[in-house]
Amino acid sequence: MEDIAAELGMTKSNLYYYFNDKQDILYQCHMRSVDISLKALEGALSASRSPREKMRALLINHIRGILDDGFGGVMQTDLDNFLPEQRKQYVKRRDVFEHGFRELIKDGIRAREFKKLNVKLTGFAILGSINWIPKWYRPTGSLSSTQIAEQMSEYFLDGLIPKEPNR
Amino acid sequence: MEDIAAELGMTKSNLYYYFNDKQDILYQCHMRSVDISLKALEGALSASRSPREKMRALLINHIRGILDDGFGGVMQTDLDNFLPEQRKQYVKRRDVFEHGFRELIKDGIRAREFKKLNVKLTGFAILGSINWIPKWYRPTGSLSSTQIAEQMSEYFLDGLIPKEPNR
DNA sequence: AATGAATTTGAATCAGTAGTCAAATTGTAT
DNA sequence: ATACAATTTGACTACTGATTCAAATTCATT
Repeated sequence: MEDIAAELGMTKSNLYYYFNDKQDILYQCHMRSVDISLKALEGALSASRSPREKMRALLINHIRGILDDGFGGVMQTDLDNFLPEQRKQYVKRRDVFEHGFRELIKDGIRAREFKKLNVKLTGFAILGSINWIPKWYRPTGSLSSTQIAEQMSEYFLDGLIPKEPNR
Repeated sequence: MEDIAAELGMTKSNLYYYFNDKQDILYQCHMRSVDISLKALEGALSASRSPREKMRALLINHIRGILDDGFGGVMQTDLDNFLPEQRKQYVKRRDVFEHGFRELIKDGIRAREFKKLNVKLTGFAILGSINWIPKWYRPTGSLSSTQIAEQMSEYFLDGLIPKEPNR
């Protein structure tokens, strides 16, 4: 708590004017983080294009959101100490995102743009890889966040595309 | 420490007969974890086949090791509180694994089995996805660890293969 | 059975750190 | 300038949880 306060240029006790307790801070961070992801999802879906293009937009938005907004690292922490009500609220939003992500994969499969694969497992694979990025990303690295987002998205997409373009 | 001791059926203070301190336990877990990954690497490389087959074997070994040996979750924790000497020892072994993984990607590119992609970034993408698995994996799920390993490996591999098989 | 080494334990210590609160300060409207 | 609300602070409390250690117990060897 002292470290957080110092980072904000305030004193430790002053934090309790804005947050109920330590867990509350973490909860707010998680909500902020998932909201950023939901924005990425909505933006990608509203752009009315093919599932493939929507997926590309979603991946790039999502990765850039995690890299640039600074809330990505919070996903490393777990929800074990959340109050039941907090966990419910958070899981609800996260499920909206994950469900939207999977639906997009299904859309692509239906449109024959993606091959028939295990939707849930593929979702875990892609999203897990993205969640891990804050572990190794350094803003001082040679690639910009946009370059990372584009190149990783391309790799994830290529794994979705059937071998023969149109069967 | 009390929880760990209880899990082992011993008392808290007895742990200090086997470990220097709490960090030491985490360090030993990390070393065990990375050793399992190194075994997966060695096993895959010694089987003398094409880079593509080696990669498939490595991915499946690696994923199964993480799922079945129970040390996968330790990768979620960070190394911040390691002693300098501990961090050096651990990072050394982890780098051997990551370097071997990247070399295998390079081999595949040289052999025209993989397309030309950013080796470092692709390595992060695949390994990050695998590191994240313990976050969602439940042994009681519908897929066995072997099925998960096979299906995820297939997805990762497909993203490496060029569009036209032989150019 | 006796001896010494290996292992285990309970009780005590000790530091760190989350959280509280009354008082002080700052901001705002009249 | 005054009064009231919003914000900030320092000192204090309370508790958790890692670590120590001397004593007790178990184990192996002769």
